[in-house]
Amino acid sequence: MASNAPASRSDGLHYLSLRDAIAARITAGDLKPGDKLPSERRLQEDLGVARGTVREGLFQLEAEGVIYRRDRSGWYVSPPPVVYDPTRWEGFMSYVEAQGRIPATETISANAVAADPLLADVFSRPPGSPLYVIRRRRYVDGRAVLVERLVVDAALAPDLLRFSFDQSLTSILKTEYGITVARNQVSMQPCALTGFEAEALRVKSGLPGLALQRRSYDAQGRMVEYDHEHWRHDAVRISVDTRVR
Amino acid sequence: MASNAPASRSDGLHYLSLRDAIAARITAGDLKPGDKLPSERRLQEDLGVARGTVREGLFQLEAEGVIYRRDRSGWYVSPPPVVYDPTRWEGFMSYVEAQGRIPATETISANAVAADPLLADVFSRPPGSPLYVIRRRRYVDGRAVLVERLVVDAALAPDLLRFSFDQSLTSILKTEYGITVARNQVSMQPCALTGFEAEALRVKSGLPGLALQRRSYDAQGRMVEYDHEHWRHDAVRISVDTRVR
DNA sequence: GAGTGGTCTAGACCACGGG
DNA sequence: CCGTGGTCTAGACCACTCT
Repeated sequence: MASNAPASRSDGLHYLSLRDAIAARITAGDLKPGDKLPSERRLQEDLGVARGTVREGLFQLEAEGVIYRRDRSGWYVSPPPVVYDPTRWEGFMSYVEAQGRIPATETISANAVAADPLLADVFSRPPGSPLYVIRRRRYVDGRAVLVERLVVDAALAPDLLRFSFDQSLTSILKTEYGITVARNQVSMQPCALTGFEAEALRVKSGLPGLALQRRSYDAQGRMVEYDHEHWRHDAVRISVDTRVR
Repeated sequence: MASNAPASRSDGLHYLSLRDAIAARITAGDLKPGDKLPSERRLQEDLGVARGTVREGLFQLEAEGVIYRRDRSGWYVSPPPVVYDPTRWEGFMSYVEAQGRIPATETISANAVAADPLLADVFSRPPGSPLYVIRRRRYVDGRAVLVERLVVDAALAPDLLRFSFDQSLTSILKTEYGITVARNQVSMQPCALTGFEAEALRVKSGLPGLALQRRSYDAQGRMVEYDHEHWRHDAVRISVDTRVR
């Protein structure tokens, strides 16, 4: 029994022992962000437990954001999260860069659409009003961390689609249209990444994530951007600093 | 076969079929918040799959916040989350009540301590300064949804421990000490509930959660409260409304 | 004491990634 | 192609809850 009891405790729970053992190797610096873990079958042999038990321990670490998987490639140590302040309007590109990380953006699609009743209500426009819908995938250090769907009022930013959205939309709106944001309404909720989002982020459906919705208004109270973001749960930390109302 | 079709049928993946079947029963209103699901062995028989496969499907729904488990009792349909605006300083009790839910608070411990170097730094006091540390568990409709550790500067709220913390600390600080909060610094991150938090919330270690840290300052910029909260991930939705700086 | 979920075993085949 | 994780089976015993 418990032949070479690894590290932390007389748990008796094998999957938690595995969890602790790997967590210890990471905090000790033996395994660094980006490093690949031994394969499940390798760990199974080393520890003398069933593969299901190994996976149970790995799932724990995944839920903690300590490791992540690349489908059918292996398990890797997670890099640290980026800090995101949704009350600021500096875009993704600048705050990721400011944290010493390498941001990248990829446009999945960009279309002109007519407002459906829901979007019409959000934008306080009649149904059928012209809007732009942009879908993007964004990366930190080469890892896809979020997918977003942006909606912009075509009346405020006519002919927006002639620009490339692989850079900052923030600066396009500012320099090309003179639009700045005065107010943000942000809400967020832990979620599971499924369907389109899971596929776009190349994660297994059901992985925990963070769903974030942002409405940005200019000084006149006009809706500028309506944004839905789905983040990998291990890639972001939210920070907000505010005056109390 | 790209699979963002939510159709429960042709998946081939048994655990996703189970997921879809139960999700459908919930959205149809066949199963309502608080209802208990059939036992795992019952589902196993009904669907003719192995128990591990049943559990896989249940874990998906759990990650989505759709269902939750009570240890060794069964699986239940999750109630809707409460909305939390960390920029407001109305306490837990009032905003939960305002949403038509029943809040409750239970004090786990309340102690006077001397500031360790870390807390001394946070409070800008010399190490050893007197502080109060309060641990509480909070409920919505009878379900434990968060545990918190509050730290208050004893110099601002002398003799605080004579009060009961099973009600609102907010109102104690306001009515008894004339303290109001002018600024909040909040940060939050998806996490796994483990150890003390998992035990206090009576969830299995490793369940996803939301870790939230709040620093509250009064108009003079003095630290009033330093708070760490650990929420069940399915119990809360964060909403923030701010002017852009 | 009966029923529930929690843990674990020892296999198996499949689908996809990457050399 | 081989190695990887992804899915699945069919059992087992334990720890706890509930009544």
